[in-house]
Amino acid sequence: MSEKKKGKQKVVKEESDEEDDEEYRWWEAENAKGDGTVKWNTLEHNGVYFPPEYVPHNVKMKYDGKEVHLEPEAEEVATFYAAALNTEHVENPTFNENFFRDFKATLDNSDKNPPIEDFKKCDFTPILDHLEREKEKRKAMSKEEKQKLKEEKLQLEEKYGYCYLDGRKQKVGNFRIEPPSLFRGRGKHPKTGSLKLRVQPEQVTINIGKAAKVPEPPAGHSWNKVIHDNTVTWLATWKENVNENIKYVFLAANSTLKGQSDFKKFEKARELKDIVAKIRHDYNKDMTNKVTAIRQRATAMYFIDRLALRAGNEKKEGEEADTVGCCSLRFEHIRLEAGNTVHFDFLGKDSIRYQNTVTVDGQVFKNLKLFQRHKESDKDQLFDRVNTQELNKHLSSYMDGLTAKVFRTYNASHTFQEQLKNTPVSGSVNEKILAYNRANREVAILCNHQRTVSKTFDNQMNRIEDKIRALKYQKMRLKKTMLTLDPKLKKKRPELDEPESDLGEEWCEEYEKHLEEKEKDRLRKKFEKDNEKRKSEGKGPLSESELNEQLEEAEEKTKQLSKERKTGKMEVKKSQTVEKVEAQIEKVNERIKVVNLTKVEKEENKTTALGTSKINYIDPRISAAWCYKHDVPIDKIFNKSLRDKFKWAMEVDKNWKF
DNA sequence: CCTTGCGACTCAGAAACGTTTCC
DNA sequence: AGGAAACGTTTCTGAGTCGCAAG
Repeated sequence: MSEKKKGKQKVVKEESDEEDDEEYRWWEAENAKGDGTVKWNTLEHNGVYFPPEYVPHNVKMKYDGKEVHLEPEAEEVATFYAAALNTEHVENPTFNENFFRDFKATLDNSDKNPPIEDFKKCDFTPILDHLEREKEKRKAMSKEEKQKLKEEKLQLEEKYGYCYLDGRKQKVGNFRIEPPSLFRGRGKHPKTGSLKLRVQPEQVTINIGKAAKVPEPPAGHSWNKVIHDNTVTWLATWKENVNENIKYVFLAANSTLKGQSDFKKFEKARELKDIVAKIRHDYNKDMTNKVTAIRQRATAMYFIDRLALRAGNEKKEGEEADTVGCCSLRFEHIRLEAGNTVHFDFLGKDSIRYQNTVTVDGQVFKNLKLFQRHKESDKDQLFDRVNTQELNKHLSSYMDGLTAKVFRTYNASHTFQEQLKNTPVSGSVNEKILAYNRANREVAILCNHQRTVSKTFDNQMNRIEDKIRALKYQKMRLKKTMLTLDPKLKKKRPELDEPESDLGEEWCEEYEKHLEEKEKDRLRKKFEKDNEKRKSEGKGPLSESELNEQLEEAEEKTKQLSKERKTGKMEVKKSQTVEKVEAQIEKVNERIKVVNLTKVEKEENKTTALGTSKINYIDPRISAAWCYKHDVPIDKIFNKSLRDKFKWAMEVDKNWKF
């Protein structure tokens, strides 16, 4: 529990904004995976940042129609609730009950106010109005004011955002102590709406190198403890009051420490690759074991391996949302159907619904039926003789450090690498990226990474479709132009005479009208602007009739478009030739293709979140090798922070295999 | 020995924020 | 040209996993 070595420690240096000194290439060092216990030898940092004290606004809420005065402590809590008024939380009785219980506890009973006892009589809208006005004010701030705020933020990051670990500068992840708020659990969390209290320095433990200068707690305060434990990676910790969970300040994702454990994680998954066949063979054999516990374990392992389910630890009933993983599945979560079909329907991590219909091996199906025979209630555990500790203990007999979650990593990366084989070798960069994202999506679906559909999804989709139709409209006109230029083509190239799909008469008319309106708008604006200019030059305004003439022209143009569309006889400019128009069509075709690709991707991404698998499950070396092999710039698939996080993975050969 | 709770870490989606694109 | 919508990135913090020690 102490530092092995007392390295010389530098005083935390002034930031030199210049290029950082030599990048430390830990992955080239002797002991790239680290030895597992000692995480650092020296550690310097500036502690944590506490949110500013509450500043009362003195806007009064109403109780039973009358304004009430609240002491700052209560006002703050009322304000948290007011800020939630436009969210669905306030529709949730649990949220309201928990809030109201904690809110009442902050009220000063000696007050001259009437006692606040009935939640229904509370009216927080005056505070919400105030919050909205404040928001407006912030939006309307001058450039200078905004700049000032930005600089203050930067200064904070400068001070707390970095530490020195073994003398090397590293980014700190969450140096801000979490501000007080109303706890918002995911799903049906029994404690949602409870007051998460302000964290005091007296609750915070600092972990720092022995030789380093201990950061000052805020004036008038002291730290809970200062320790020097180099077997852990955190810089500070405290206990949160709602669930009594421990919170930590860790380093950022691009730090060497996190990079090393990422590397280790993927190497572990690659190790599994070599023995997965044996493990599969074994659990298939165990499917028919006489001992129920072993049969159950084999069946559970089948799910973990084939469906990438999470282990499924036990949860505290009544204190957390009711969610499950593999080992905690209950009979109510599966439905068996003839043909070895299993329907899964349960809430997983973050209360994300897992719905899947799978055709399983015959013996798996038989086992499930067998387990079912002994059930007394749907609420009973499917695998009542299996738990995660035991399952993981079994797994670790195959390989040091093998646990259920390694299967998720292994299967994700393996699936990804397999899916990438569908990359079109001679396709454009865009098409290759589409294939990459498709592979990514397969992994996200496997891991059930979901996101809520954006409110404007349908809107966005319609706009893309209109964009495609507009292009098709252009193409339709170009094709007609070709035929007008050379009527003989009608026979030679019958496709030129075919109507564009998805382009109804009605839509065309509307579109032509839309073009007309746009043009008219443009003309009116130009007219106004010209007049202003003339005025400033001391000239008289242009006559209205001039504008009206132009507007009429626009109307004429619409009629012309409509006529041309119906007769197929186009007015052709002298300079146009069949070849030129042909080239134009080609260009439009290209654009249609591109827009169609974005449409397809958007649709496929509607409820699937690609980020989590990209960040946590897919070995970045697969992506890097793919980029090199297919000549795709790496920044097309990894943004700045991902490139930074995955520095260690960027130097693989194009033939590297997971 | 098994069970339970704690501690430390990874993984998770939403919200906030900043930038680009579109009209 | 300028404001809104869309899009991409970052931040936030809750929710898991899993090892370990204590009972």
